[in-house]
Amino acid sequence: MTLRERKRARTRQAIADAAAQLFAERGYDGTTIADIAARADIGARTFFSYFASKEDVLFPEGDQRVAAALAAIDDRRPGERPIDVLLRSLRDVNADSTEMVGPMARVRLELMRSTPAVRGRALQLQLDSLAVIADRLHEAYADELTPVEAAATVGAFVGAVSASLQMLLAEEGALDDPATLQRRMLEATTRALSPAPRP
Amino acid sequence: MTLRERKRARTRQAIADAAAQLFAERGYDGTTIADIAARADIGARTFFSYFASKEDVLFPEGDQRVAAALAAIDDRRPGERPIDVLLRSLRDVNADSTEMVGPMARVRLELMRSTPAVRGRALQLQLDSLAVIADRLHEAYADELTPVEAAATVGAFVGAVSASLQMLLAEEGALDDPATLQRRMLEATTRALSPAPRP
DNA sequence: ACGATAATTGCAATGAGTGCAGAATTGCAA
DNA sequence: TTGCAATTCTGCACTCATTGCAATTATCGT
Repeated sequence: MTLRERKRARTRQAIADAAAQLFAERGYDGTTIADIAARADIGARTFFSYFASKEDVLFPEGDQRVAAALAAIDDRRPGERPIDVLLRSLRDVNADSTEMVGPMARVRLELMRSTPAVRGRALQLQLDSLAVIADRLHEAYADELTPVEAAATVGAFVGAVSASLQMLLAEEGALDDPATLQRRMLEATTRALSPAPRP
Repeated sequence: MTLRERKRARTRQAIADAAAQLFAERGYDGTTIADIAARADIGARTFFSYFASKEDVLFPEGDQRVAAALAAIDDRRPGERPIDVLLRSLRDVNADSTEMVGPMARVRLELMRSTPAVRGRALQLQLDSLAVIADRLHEAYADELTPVEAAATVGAFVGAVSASLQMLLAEEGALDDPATLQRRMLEATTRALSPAPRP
């Protein structure tokens, strides 16, 4: 890795850290790009050569759940239903998750609850991920699922995950016990997607 | 209805119409609030006493699918599973839908595809609707579903609907045949949410 | 017709985001 | 090491959404 790349990565991290601190201190709306740039010790204009928007600074890394879903699809077992593959990926990622740990993640979850702009951006990213996963699912189950059905399946999965997460996060102090949070999310999601058969 | 109210409704409609025209002509980003206000013949400042933001002008009416879902929950039959209640609401609303008709709706769907800001806002509204429906579903099935499970169920439903819709809308000329579009969406959604039982 | 209430509007200000041009840095080859 | 090319950084000026404020105007209820 060249000096240029190292430096760039360091600056990117510095901006993300500065933003996380400031958002925690003064809230999202109470923090300006100028504030972030000042604390990261860069020109305000430079911020936009690292992140396209103020919301984006909250999502500096790709979503590891996407990677987990893709991996789960590739590792599918014979006869395993599409929806079960996706549910398995959720168990896998929960096992060693850093998704909800770290100061940035904490602030992000809090802001998703409180700030519409952040929630909107998160949903947007989610939708983009969804398309990627649906593509892969359709390839894997080309005989059984049309592209639209693959999208619907992934949509159901992602929708169930985020809706239950939303609900759980609305509870006060939910962030204090990430393990329980994830377990409850997994249970609700599984149950919603594997309903009891019709009587 | 008083003169005041009538006038207000008329102005609101004028703004929405002006916006729909302009968005169609020049695109979303190419249209400013000032443009809209000018065509609707109001002061630019006044726009914001009718709509909170530029995105909101695209969603002037409430989502009738929400109403349909609530009605379906209230009309549930004994033994009907929660997910089937929601699927039934989809069939009901498709029967007499005006959701995808009219110039505004057409423009809205096109902009949802092309403009991130609009898509984000649509998702945001969807999430809000989701909470309302989940509440009602939990009340109706208080014995069987926890609030989190109700949210997960509705999330799966809404996610499947919008993901399949997204995929269908990506096809060129999809908007030319709303009836087929809705039928295909219903089929994919139903299949995603009622998977074949495990072998 | 008259004071109370609500709506409209212009003005000024804040803050996000963008294009541009010049200065500073880094990479690479002679 | 030196010098040129590619890449980054930064300030400046500009557009636009959005908001607070205060003056003005329209509508309401009596």
